[in-house]
Amino acid sequence: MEKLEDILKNVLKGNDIRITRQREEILKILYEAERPVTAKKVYSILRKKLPYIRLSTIYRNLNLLEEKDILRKVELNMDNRESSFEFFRGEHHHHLVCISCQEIIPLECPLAEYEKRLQKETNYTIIDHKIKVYGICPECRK
Amino acid sequence: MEKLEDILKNVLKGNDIRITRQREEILKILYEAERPVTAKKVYSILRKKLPYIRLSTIYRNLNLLEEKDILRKVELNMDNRESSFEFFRGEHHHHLVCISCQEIIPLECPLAEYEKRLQKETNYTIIDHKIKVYGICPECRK
DNA sequence: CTGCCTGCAAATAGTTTGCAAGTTA
DNA sequence: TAACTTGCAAACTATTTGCAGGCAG
Repeated sequence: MEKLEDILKNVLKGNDIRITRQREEILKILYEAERPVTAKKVYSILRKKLPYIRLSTIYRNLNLLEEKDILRKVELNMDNRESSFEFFRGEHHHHLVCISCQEIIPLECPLAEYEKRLQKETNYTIIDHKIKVYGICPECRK
Repeated sequence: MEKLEDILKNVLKGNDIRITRQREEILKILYEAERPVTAKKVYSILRKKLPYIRLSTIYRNLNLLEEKDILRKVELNMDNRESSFEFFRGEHHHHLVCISCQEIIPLECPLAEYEKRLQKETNYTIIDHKIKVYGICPECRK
């Protein structure tokens, strides 16, 4: 019956990352969101608790956590300016994004077989792929 | 037996776009590339012919041509900062990018069926999707 | 107490915008 | 000649970086 705070502390410790208040809070926001979140969004949430925090701190930590494979970076906007980050729970997946309200639905990957075929056909060593699907959610369609 | 210049002029006229030297040259570069090209790349090529051209002119025209569905905008870098544009020849397709030399191979879309299924499962109205596959080309693997 | 981390300010990269002068139809 | 386009400079947005003081281990 561990507290979330302790679980996340252990995630940090287990990756040789020093524990700071900022890191704990950033990671917690990502963990609880269960969806990709932008740096700016993290900033706006966190500023209420830690008024002196800066965007640079957010970015430094999001990048650090991504390097350690604790987070994944994804680009979801149609006009790819802003990145989002999501807590990485170990499974390769993709996203369906509502272009009206930005709601995000995770999708299982439909390309496992395709990748193998592609590797044969092109003779490339396939490393990774990304899929983004855009649509309008039932709520916004009304 | 039409000249390329005339073909491209007609593309512009047909879309109610005024013909300027800059537009003709930009479109020609995109047409002849047969692969996505960045604004910066267009700029560096075109500066040799039109030394006074500015990046802003390139961007304005790439965006205009995209709005008219003459070009498609795609984001191919793993770290999505820079956009590329490609001449749109009418077929929906995707890209396999070599993460070492940036060579690009167009891919047929493998998701036609999947999209329909997804629409039923999620009740979203599916609008579009993007796939990028990353790999290492045979040449770079050596 | 040593090195990593943060706040802060400034830089960077890609892209966009306002404006006056030049060009197209 | 009216409307649109361009060169030019400056602005803008997301993100990164250098530095000095502060905090974690």
